[in-house]
Amino acid sequence: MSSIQDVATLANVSAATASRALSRPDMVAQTTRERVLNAAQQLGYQPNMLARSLRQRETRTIGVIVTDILNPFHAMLAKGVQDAADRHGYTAFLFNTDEDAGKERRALDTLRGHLPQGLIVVPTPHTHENLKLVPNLPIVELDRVTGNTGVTTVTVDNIGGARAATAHLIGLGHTRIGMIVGKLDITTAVERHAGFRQMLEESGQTYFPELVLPGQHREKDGREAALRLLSLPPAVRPTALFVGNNEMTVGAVLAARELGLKIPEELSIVGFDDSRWAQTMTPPLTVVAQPAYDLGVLACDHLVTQLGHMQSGRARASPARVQLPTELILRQSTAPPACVPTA
Amino acid sequence: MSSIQDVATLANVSAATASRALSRPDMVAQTTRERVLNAAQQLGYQPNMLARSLRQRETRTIGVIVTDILNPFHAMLAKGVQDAADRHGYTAFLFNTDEDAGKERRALDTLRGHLPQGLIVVPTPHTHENLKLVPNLPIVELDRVTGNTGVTTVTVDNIGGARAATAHLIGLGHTRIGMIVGKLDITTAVERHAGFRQMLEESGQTYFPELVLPGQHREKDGREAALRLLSLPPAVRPTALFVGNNEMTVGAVLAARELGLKIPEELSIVGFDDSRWAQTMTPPLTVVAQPAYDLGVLACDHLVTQLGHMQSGRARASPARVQLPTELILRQSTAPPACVPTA
DNA sequence: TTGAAAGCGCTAACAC
DNA sequence: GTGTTAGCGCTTTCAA
Repeated sequence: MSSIQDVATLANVSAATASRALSRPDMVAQTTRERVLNAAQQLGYQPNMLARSLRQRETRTIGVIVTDILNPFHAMLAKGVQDAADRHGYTAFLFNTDEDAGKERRALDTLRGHLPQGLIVVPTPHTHENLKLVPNLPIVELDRVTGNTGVTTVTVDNIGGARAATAHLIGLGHTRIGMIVGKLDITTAVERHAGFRQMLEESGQTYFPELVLPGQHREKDGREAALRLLSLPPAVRPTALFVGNNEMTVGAVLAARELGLKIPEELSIVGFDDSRWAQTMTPPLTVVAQPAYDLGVLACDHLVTQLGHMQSGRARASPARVQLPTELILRQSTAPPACVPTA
Repeated sequence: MSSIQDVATLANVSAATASRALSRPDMVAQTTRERVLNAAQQLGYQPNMLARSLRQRETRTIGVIVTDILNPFHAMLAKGVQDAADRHGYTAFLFNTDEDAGKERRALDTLRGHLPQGLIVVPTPHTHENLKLVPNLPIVELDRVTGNTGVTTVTVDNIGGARAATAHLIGLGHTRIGMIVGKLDITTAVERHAGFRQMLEESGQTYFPELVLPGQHREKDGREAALRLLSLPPAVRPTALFVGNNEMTVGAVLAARELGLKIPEELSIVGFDDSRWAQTMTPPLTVVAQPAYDLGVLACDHLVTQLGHMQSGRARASPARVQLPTELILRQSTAPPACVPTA
């Protein structure tokens, strides 16, 4: 690995001049610049970021913490962030926590040692506490929200999405609609539940608490919850299910299959978050789709903007609250209930 | 951010001693050590990796380059690598290239600036060339292979997997078996194709070149290829399809649906690489499953071992050729052909 | 067992 | 326009 000193020597200039020629071309004479550039090229010179960052006290690096990289939604978030970071000349360090407080803490510590200039995080219930490990770090919360004030958040309109899904089911004539909701310590779950309930009540429908079951976001939780709901006596069994995330939706569909319930004839299902899986299963699922890639991009754009403000010494911009709309995609997993109850 | 100097001052020792107390506890008096540890804790001291790496000329960092983080197979590889790296005390930098030579080059340049000690890469056809950007970097090739000698490779037994899939179809009585293969500039595609052909010929079956169509690994390529194969006149149309990767398998299934072909009654399909999607679609797909997570872990383990050898000055270990078995998972997308041709 | 000093590669301040 | 010098935070000689 050749250093800038090597380049300088080869170009017959001092290291300082070589440095300038490479990073501030206009501070250097035309001919000198050319000689340095040549030398650099010839040696395949690549600046040592460790040294540069150490000196400049800025790494042009951001951290990204996601809770489940195997979930296509999160993979898409991460990709959006990384693409955007790249465009802005930043490098993104990606960490995965599996929703685990300890892993998150370790990720933050590792990150801290590398002096990222900002952090984009999909928060868990522990994040609020864990973030004390990285004081003064500009943060953008992505997809979910901790309640931290002074932090930019980039989320989706979960309430609106849930309302749309619920309205759709109501419009089809369902009166006993169940919901499988995530753990209520996560804001997306809370909001989706709220939207569901709101829409039921605004439409003059009854909200049946016993038809709302929480899960831990995993497929098996979705399956178990669905199994319980769908095993209720026919008179009270829900004829439609709104499921709060993509993983649990898989489980709910599997449960319906196990019980031999035909979708959508005997059971309508709406999932939250679209996926390849939702599109290609039989029948294709009606879902509330989220612009995952754009969420990632926006989170990064906002973070970078904020970093720019800080650097140029301007007052810290007030934290943004970005919210993107969802889209209800009608496919074939929803239909009017088999036997419409007498009105 | 407090520095080691702050810790030292607080503990009434020199920076050197503080450093030793933290990284070489046994070189320091018991009581001194305790004072330093206390001070560090009190200040929430976290060593600055940039400075440390610069000084030690070793970053305890590895690069990971994957071609499509949105592909669950690659996400799983990445996760395996990251988990293993973490266990070994290394930090993994993940990059995504979308199979694009330019992105790969940029990723390598960025990586180089951060001085990783090794690289795990899922190679593309350009990788061989691009790797010249990082001379002397220990490399492990993952999933695919460039033909670089002197490089450790961690792959799956693609030939064996393809043979098993083909044997299964032959065993069911299929005599016109088509294959949708990836671009033949990628070793996995070449090997899967070879296994397919081998098994046909060993079984005394005819290998029909016109039933083998290449694709670019994407869903739409799979769909188009399948559309062409399945639109052949009934007499020559394949009754079974072996598809070379997971994305293209999705496309093939969609094509069959578009043409109204029932799976498995009118068309058997075997995919390469399992996925959630393959498990939950109707019918669930018979696939050649790959131990993606383990591949990632092994790649990292081997890389780290190699790094250890280098550091301890031992002769560089000869490059390993790790190959993991695949597993044919029988589900419901394969069945005997509708009308068995007279033998 | 500890401290002083040097230096990893780079760039910014300050000469000239 | 260019060179000299200093120093980012850390670890590692080398002395004491």
